[in-house]
Amino acid sequence: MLLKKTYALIDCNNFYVSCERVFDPRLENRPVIVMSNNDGCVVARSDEVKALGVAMGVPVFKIRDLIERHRMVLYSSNYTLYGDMSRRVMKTLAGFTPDLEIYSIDEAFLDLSGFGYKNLTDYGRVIRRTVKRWTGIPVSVGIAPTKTLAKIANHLAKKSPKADGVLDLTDSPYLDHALAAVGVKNVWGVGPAHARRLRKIGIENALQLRDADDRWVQKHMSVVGLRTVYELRGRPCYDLETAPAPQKGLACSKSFGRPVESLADLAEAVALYATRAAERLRRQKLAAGALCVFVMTNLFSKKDRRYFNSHTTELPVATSDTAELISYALAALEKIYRPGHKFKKAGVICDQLTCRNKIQLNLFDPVDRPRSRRLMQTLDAVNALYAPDTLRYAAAGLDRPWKTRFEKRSCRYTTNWNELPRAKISLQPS
DNA sequence: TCTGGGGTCCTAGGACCC
DNA sequence: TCTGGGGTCCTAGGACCC
Repeated sequence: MLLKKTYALIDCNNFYVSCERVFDPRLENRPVIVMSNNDGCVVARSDEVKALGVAMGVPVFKIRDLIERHRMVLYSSNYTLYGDMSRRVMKTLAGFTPDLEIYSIDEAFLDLSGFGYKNLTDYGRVIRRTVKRWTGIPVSVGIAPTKTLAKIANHLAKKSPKADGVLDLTDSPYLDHALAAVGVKNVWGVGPAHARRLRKIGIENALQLRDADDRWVQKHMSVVGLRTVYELRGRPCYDLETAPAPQKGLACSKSFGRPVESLADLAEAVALYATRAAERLRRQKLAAGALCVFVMTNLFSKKDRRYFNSHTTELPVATSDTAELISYALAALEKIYRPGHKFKKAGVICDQLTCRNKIQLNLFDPVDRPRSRRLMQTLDAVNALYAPDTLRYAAAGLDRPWKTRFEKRSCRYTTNWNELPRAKISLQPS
């Protein structure tokens, strides 16, 4: 007899907005938006903004009127801050159980199987209260016998005022009722394409999906869809992944602040992205066996000609050396560059990642590997000691007129001594 | 004027081999 | 007249996640 499983999903509410609010309490109860890179899209919304009908991912320029009318507060994304706040939240959660899976920047699964708690809802409340007190971030807690059901419990915990942020669906007499209240597109694993297809055959909510025909699901949604259905029935298909699987690819790409036409500007951008990719490879002790470079024009533009192209280079020896990756990247760029286009985005993708210590050497390798490694270690050490980019390759440019916009970024309150928050205290007689 | 970035997995179909 | 069958590997594309 298998022991019954119990999973909790802890999800930070409006995470990026909540991070901004921790350091500026005046934002409480006000409509707040955090924008994507380049200040392009809406990626986080406060409840006030959601109530006004602003959807996730809409372009900011399309809701300018709404923003002004409701005096919404806008922020550029500040990933340094969000990353550090995430670490604090996860560290707090780790205090509750060693069986923790950090699922994303703002979500974690906890395995509560066999904890023997009589009242899991109370335990959820303790978690919620502790995270709020220690980090300032509000979270919701969903508890259930599978991860997919825990996701649903969490979704409802956020929406229902009665739940007050915590919902336990294990052995719940209201389970069917709860599933019927969740639209099929809100089920974990069902995206827009499958939701459309399901709706066509009359499946609108999670309850109907749970009771769907297995063969139909397998045929149209593959085994992945079938697992989702099993999980809705309470049969776990996904266990906690406490040790993350080794990464397979690593991408570095960004839209430009303004269109780029010359090969010289494009080359600077590609060299910079190759630099960033190399830094991330080294930080994770990885090396890339292949390198792909792509460029593209604005795919939304109706008046300009569209162009997309990419080129992949198989590297003779897997590497994380910045200079080497830059030189391959620039050679690839020359192959795919076409003059006369307004480029909007470029990127570098590293593939066939291997652990740095398991690199297959090549007899005819022209590079002095030990020397390259020492050089990169020195470069990283200098940049860590002083500031990022203190030492850098000239190919990546200095002015970078094409660089991504971040016009409304808040301070890096928790990771930079020069940007610590200031508090003013006035003592008044009581 | 203005539309993000970084990942994973599965499947079908072609290439290739014997 | 009549032109195999079955296995493996790789890749592109499509779906999903945050």
